[in-house]
Amino acid sequence: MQNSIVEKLPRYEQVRYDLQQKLIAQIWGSDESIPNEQELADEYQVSVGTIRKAIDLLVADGLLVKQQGKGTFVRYPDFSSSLIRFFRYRNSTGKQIIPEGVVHKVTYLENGDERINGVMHRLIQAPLIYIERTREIGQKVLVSEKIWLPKEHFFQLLNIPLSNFDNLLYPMYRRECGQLVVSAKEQLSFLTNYFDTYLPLQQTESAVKICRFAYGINGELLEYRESYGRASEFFYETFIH
Amino acid sequence: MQNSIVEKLPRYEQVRYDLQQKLIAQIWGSDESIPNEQELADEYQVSVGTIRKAIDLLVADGLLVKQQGKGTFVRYPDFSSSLIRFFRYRNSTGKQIIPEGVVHKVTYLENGDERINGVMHRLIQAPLIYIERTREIGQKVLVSEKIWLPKEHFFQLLNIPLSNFDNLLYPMYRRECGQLVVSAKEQLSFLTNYFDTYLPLQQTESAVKICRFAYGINGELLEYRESYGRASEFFYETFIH
DNA sequence: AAGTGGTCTAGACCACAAC
DNA sequence: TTGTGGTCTAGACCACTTC
Repeated sequence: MQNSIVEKLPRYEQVRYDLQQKLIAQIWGSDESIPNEQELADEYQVSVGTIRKAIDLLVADGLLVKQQGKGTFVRYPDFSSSLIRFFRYRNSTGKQIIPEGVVHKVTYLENGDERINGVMHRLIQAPLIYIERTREIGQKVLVSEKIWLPKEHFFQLLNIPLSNFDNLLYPMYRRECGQLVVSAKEQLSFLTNYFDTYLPLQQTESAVKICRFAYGINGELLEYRESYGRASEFFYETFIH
Repeated sequence: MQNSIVEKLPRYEQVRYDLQQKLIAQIWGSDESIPNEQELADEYQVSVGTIRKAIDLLVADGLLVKQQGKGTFVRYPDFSSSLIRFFRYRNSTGKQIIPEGVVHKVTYLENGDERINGVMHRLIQAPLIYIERTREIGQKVLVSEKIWLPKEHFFQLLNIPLSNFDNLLYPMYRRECGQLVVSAKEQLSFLTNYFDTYLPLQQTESAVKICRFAYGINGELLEYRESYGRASEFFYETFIH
């Protein structure tokens, strides 16, 4: 709270910021209730209304959920609206299947990558970690992913054996590296003549390319990811407003 | 306010609903200031805080904007995030060009259309208005659109000559039919072998199909629209969270 | 100086959940 | 019954805009 950065901000923004820091530091576990509004009001020496406003902001951010009569709970974002979840796959009974994430390669690019550091707005030679990953159903590759991470935030991943990588990466980022992804930008385009080691396409087959920029709680870019899949298998739904 | 539908709702929801109705009825013009918070509090016989909460909801909905020191203003949604605005077209200098909407046909389907009434969850034979429209740059067709509207809400359009249709349809819906579109759902998929009278594609060319369901302020379905464009010209960007 | 929205308080009472 | 968040009030003072 005594941070000079936040000194001129409204009290509810200061409270919000402090609660946010505690959420990153995992003071409270997932799906665990945080202190009630009166306790927080006493702790921060503000009125309950001010606490409510701070909490409402974090709820709007998807970091907290409120349940009347029970309490306010931690809820880390799940990216359920991510485009890459929209590749349609169903089993023989018509049910949607959730693909398995498989990490094939994790390497350290000491001198970075010019193109990638460019799109990430970093210094050309800034070191990167590079990951190749697929999403599969059975043995069939649904999506091929190339992932680049700033080495300074994710060096811990280099010591983890491939077989120990989780199905989902974002919870791993948080657990192993203390990096919490809370928002992202995704760009979708359509490619012809795409070749990928992991994703065999017919000569005439088209691909969907999704570029994702994933951001941390303070808006810093944590990850750049390119995902490729079959255009014919893609179906995307979005809500405007 | 004395509407039975809203009797059990919180005061701020009742106020919100009433203000919403006034916005639809165009009590205040676009970009005109609505009464200040104290005046509204007096009018509705609630405290200023309750008025603020109602207004904040309408701001979150994109129907109002607040400006400190000036007032609160009407701001009808503009659908700037619509997928179909993401067909990439640039002129020779690299600037993005805004396509022109051209209405080619407006017809009355007295007995509806089985497939369309199905996806719109209406009775199979419910009457529809059908519109064919393109979005063009110069003489080049960028997007071909098929639009279906419930006849009961849009019959006024049948009396308007094609040449009098505006570049944008939603402001027309509001002006001519009193129907305000505030939200939408869009579904994107890729097609091969698509044929369209207005959009000539090469034999091997792929198309993007966007199905839009547009909703009114009370959540009722006002429009179903299918838009088709060239896959190679499509670029979509979205923000998650 | 006057008017607007922005922040903040210190309470009251209600509705829901758990024991 | 107790504790939680949900609603609502009636003010105070601040910050920005306009005149």
